[in-house]
Amino acid sequence: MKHAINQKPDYEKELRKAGVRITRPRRIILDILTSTEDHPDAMKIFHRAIEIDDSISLSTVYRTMNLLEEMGAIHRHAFNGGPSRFEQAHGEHHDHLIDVDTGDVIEFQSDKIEKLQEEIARALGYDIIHHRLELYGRKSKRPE
Amino acid sequence: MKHAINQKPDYEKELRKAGVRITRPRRIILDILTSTEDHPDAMKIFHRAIEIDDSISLSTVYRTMNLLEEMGAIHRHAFNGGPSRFEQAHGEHHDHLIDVDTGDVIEFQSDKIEKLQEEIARALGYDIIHHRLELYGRKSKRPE
DNA sequence: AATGCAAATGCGAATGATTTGCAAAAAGAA
DNA sequence: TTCTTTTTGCAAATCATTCGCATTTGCATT
Ligand SMILES: [Mn+2]
Ligand SMILES: [Mn+2]
Ligand SMILES: [Zn+2]
Ligand SMILES: [Zn+2]
Repeated sequence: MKHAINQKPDYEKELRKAGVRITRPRRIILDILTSTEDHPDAMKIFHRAIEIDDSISLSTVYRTMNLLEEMGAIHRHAFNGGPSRFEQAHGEHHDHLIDVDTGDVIEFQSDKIEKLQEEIARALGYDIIHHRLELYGRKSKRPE
Repeated sequence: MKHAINQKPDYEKELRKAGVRITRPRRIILDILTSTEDHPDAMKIFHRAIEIDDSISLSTVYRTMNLLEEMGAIHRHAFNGGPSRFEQAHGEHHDHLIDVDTGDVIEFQSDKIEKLQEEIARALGYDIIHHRLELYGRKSKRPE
């Protein structure tokens, strides 16, 4: 089990390839997404964006998140059933452990668990397209 | 890996124990929940309820789902980030495989994967309170 | 069975997150 | 620069869910 790492891909190229225009709002939103370690929701992205350009609208943030999600450039999460939260899709796949007390999100990756999921799906006659694994936990008292 | 089974618990007793009143809407909603195999959302529960008593309101469905969730009598899911869907909590714990083509929800249970989750959380210094594992897949062409 | 009171309900209005219609602005090809 | 198409900002709409409040109901007590 190892922690996930982040790398900075060339999103502008991806956008062009998808036949989509590179606009000022999109550039700003992509910068925010690539330069953060957390999992912000649309409102948080919006607030960070208007600090750079106060003419950006919340609608555009939502539209851009939908676009990037369809392109596969970002992932959408709904921890605790709250509003959608996003992160860039690049880097290795990982899952999340949410600290129920603090709200902290910890990323982890386990080949074992990924393989097990495949096995389970296959036993049921399915191929996995994607999956969602979220652990909700509390810091343990016991020694690690 | 085994499939989950359902049993019919005495909810009226649980309600009394929790100090809440047994009302007509609650009885009807509980009947719906205990007699279905699927994972209906509030609107679906509401429609099934008004067939039995057309004076039941959607608000009451929502309030009842919140009550039952707090009591631990039902579980709430948000497959695909859609509206909350519910199922009775009784029976063994299980996770879900969602057929991305048909929307079918298949239940499964794997001790291995549950154990692995515990291990992962423990390695990160956490105790799991609850978790969410959803596999999204498509029927495989390959022989099982 | 009738009474009293707190708890629950139905209704409609409010909320929060997200989407949409549309006219104006910007991107990019020519 | 001009032209065409996409994208944007804004406001209004939509969707799921919650809330306020007057009325009804459950149920413990006479
Ligand atoms: Mn992440
Ligand atoms: Mn289930
Ligand atoms: Zn995973
Ligand atoms: Zn599980």
